[in-house]
Amino acid sequence: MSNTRKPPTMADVARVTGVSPMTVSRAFKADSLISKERREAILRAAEDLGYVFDSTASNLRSQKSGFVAVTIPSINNANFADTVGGLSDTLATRDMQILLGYTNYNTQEEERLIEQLLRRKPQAIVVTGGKHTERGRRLLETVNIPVIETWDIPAEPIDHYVGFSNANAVRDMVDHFVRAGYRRIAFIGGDVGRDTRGSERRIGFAAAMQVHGLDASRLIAAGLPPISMREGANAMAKLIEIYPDTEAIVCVSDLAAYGALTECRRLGVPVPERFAIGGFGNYEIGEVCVPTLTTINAFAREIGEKTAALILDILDGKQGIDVRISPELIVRDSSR
Amino acid sequence: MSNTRKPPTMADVARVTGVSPMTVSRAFKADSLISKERREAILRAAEDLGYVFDSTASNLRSQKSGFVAVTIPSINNANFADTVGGLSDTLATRDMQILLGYTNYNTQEEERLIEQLLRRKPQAIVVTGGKHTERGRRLLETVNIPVIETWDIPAEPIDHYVGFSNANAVRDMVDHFVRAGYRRIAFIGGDVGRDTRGSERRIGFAAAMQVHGLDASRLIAAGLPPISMREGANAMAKLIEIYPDTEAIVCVSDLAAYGALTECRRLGVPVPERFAIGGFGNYEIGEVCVPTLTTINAFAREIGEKTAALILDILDGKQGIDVRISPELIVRDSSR
DNA sequence: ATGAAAGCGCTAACAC
DNA sequence: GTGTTAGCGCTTTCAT
Repeated sequence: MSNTRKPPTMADVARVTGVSPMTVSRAFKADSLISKERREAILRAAEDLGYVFDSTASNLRSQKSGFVAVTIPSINNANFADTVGGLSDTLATRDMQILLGYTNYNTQEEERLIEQLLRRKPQAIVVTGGKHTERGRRLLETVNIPVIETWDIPAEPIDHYVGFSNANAVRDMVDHFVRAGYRRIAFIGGDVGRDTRGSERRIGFAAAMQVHGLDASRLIAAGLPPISMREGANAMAKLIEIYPDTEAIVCVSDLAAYGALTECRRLGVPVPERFAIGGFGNYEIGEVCVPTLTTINAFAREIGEKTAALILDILDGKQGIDVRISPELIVRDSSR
Repeated sequence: MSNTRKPPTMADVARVTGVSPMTVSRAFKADSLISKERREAILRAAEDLGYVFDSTASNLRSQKSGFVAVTIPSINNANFADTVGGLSDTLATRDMQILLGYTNYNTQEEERLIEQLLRRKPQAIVVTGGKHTERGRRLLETVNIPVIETWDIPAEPIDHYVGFSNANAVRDMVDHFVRAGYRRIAFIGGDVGRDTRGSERRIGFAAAMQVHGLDASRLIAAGLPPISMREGANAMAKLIEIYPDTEAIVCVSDLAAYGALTECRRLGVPVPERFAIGGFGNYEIGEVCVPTLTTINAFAREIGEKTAALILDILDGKQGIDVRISPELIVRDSSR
């Protein structure tokens, strides 16, 4: 480990192999013109010497970092993890790496992060959602790399976006509930103002209820986003106390919905007979729990894949076309 | 976005401010000797110009990347996410960033990843588990930065480790089951050979059963790791068919355990009355589901925090002391 | 507290 | 297919 000798450079490999450093450089680049035998000899010598290619120097010289910067609200969320997975796997096909940062659902933190990430000279930057601090937005507007906002369709996109309307997605669920005969419908979500996607879902709920001429005032604030299962359970308890005549509940995520479900189970309240419940995000829990959860699939992984494809197109000089995802309502046992 | 003008450098900021580039460099470094007014003027001019500090150049010259490389089996796992969160937050106190890679529970992929990550010249590298390909191990042995293996206590550590014995942790759960009066105990885990932590848990199960003079052959292979909730449910169905007289089940993770629980619920089989169930990892689901899940807390976040602290100590020239985590058995309703 | 010179390790651009 | 030269944007080092 604590070998203190200076690590070998391309010049060392060149010396050992009897070629110029430039030829060593070519040996390490996939599609460069160099004879097969020479490349093999060089790579063998490099391995023997314990040479490790230095991306830092390469990046500085070529002005290409191979990084795509990505900010997500939380690392501990299966939806965002899927998006990052899709991004990561797709970008890997072109040897690009993700530089990840967590905003903790906080635009101040996002601003700090954007600044930090841009210093690494990423070739594109992906942010979650369309809400930023003023300075954060300015940083993104000024930087001359592709900027992609995801998980949302911003009113005024900075550059590109790959997302969907959170409000419309929730409207689909409200419509489903109304079609199924429910009228007194409540919404369990986070405190207003922090999680923009959550806020939009609440707004979508209210708008859809109004269209149906229904009362949209049954709102339970479950705490600061992200809402945990536990907070979903607590919110359900509160709801039963405040609005006992509720028939159906739209939750800001499957995690909150599952929490609500467990609270019903504990109280011996049958779902969907007494309360129908719907979630958001198509988490694994929703298709395994009893009863299975009605939810909305936002195609988290596809968001990542399509964002990566968009980035690669732009870097290839093609025109980048923004993507509108169409979330899909999945009706399961918790609402029928 | 596609502003094509060349981005400003320190030299540009220097010119505008009427100082040398070196002074601009000092202005961007926190604890350097420079007059307050000058620094402020420089930073203001930089912001006006839209200057973004170039870490790449800085890293090349100073031979410090500010990166810590981290490989985890999967991004979509709350335990590893917690570890990364602990690492990330602790390293952020010293302005270091994580460079993350996913091995997909595959040592070949880990080898590829290690090579890729080392090219970025991280100042330390953290890997999950103590099993690597021969070349992967050699790469880690040869590199002259701190190497930390986590989530395990390797038989022959490469350098440092922050982990625990997976086998001993499962032994504690078996002991608990035996104390509670269960004798016919089964194990639900992944197919052998891929997930080393999972394999060690199975080994720990077998060893503990033998100590108690009990039959350790009730083993259900639930599929390739990581075992999903769905696979846990399927494994439970298989178990009921093959070993109907089983009294208690140790599962390789809480996710598998929760799946088993839902299968019991669907079949109308009461837990813990008919089957006691235990999981691993102290996932959120385990404290919210009904009945709550007996599990083992491996202190995922602490693993990350202590790994980061160890790295910072070593980089500070202090002696790095390996950490043995003591997992904690949490007895809940699923086994009493 | 500030500046000048040199160079980190690689590759773009050009020559042959 | 290979080599030479120069320089990417910083910071180390030394001088003042």
